Amino acid sequence: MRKQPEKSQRQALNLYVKLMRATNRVTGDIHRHLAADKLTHSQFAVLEALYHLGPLSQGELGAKILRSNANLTTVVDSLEKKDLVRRMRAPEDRRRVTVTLTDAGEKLIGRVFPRHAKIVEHEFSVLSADEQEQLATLLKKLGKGK
Amino acid sequence: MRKQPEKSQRQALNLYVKLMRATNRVTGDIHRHLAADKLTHSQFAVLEALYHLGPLSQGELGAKILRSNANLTTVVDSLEKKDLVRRMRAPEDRRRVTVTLTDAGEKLIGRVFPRHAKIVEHEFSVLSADEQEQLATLLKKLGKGK
DNA sequence: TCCAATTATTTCGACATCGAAATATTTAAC
DNA sequence: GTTAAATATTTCGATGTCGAAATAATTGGA
Repeated sequence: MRKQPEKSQRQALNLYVKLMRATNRVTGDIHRHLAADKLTHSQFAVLEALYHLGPLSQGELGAKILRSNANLTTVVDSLEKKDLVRRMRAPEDRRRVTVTLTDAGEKLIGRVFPRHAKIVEHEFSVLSADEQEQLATLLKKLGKGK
Repeated sequence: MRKQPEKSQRQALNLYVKLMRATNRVTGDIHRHLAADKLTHSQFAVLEALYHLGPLSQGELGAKILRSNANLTTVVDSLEKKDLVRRMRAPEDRRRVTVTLTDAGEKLIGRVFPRHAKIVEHEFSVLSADEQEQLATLLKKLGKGK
């Protein structure tokens, strides 16, 4: 006997490749559409978070979009340069920087988000609603780890 | 009626977030382990491809590891600098560059790969064998797109 | 045979990202 | 109240990545 370990490793390695391929395809397609509006994934993700959740600190944004605090500075810098967001030191805790959408930012994300949603919907439309539910359950477990 | 489109978009958007979180966790953990041997994902992927498939051209490697040709130049550069691979113009078609493992490269990947396999196995061990099979099927569909 | 189109790699310029160190501010312990 | 530790952001230096243009080599007509 004693073949199990190898088999389970092979299965995991194949799964890893498939996870990468799937992610790669989905993010690649989304990237192309966001690039049409000169937005990176992170920039879009920040605008979207502010759009749906209201003003947030950079730390909160970083946690939300899975990027480092250092990177958040850069992302917010570039959004601020394009006048899509505004920075304000939080008066109740001056270590924090509260980021808010400008009118232009609100307008842009209001236009881009619905299209983004359609594209994501399309990406996953190779799977039935049931399959999507299954996938969600499995990915949730995987995302938590142990 | 007319609520379906919104629901299916919400499902897809949630799924997208879960896919990113799961991928992020898995690659993050793997990254930390590869970094211990001063290897990036791409460098490791190249070594691994050569190890299991034998000498390949850069174009073939790029397709394998899902990176651009431009990037392959850089990745192979750095592996060559560390004396882990060797470049040779293919004599039968001198446009192509054949990449081969050196003895040092073979030794390194022979040592690192088994550990990598164990880590990947561990990453996915939150899922049962059955669940992994399900996930593989779903990701395969998703990776192909339509 | 010669030339145009194709293919493989490299170079170039740009940018996203990270980790570590630096800075600013708040909180908690004494 | 003062000071040490914790927290939030920024700066710095480094690296991985891409797309487009440049270069080199091959192939398929005419």
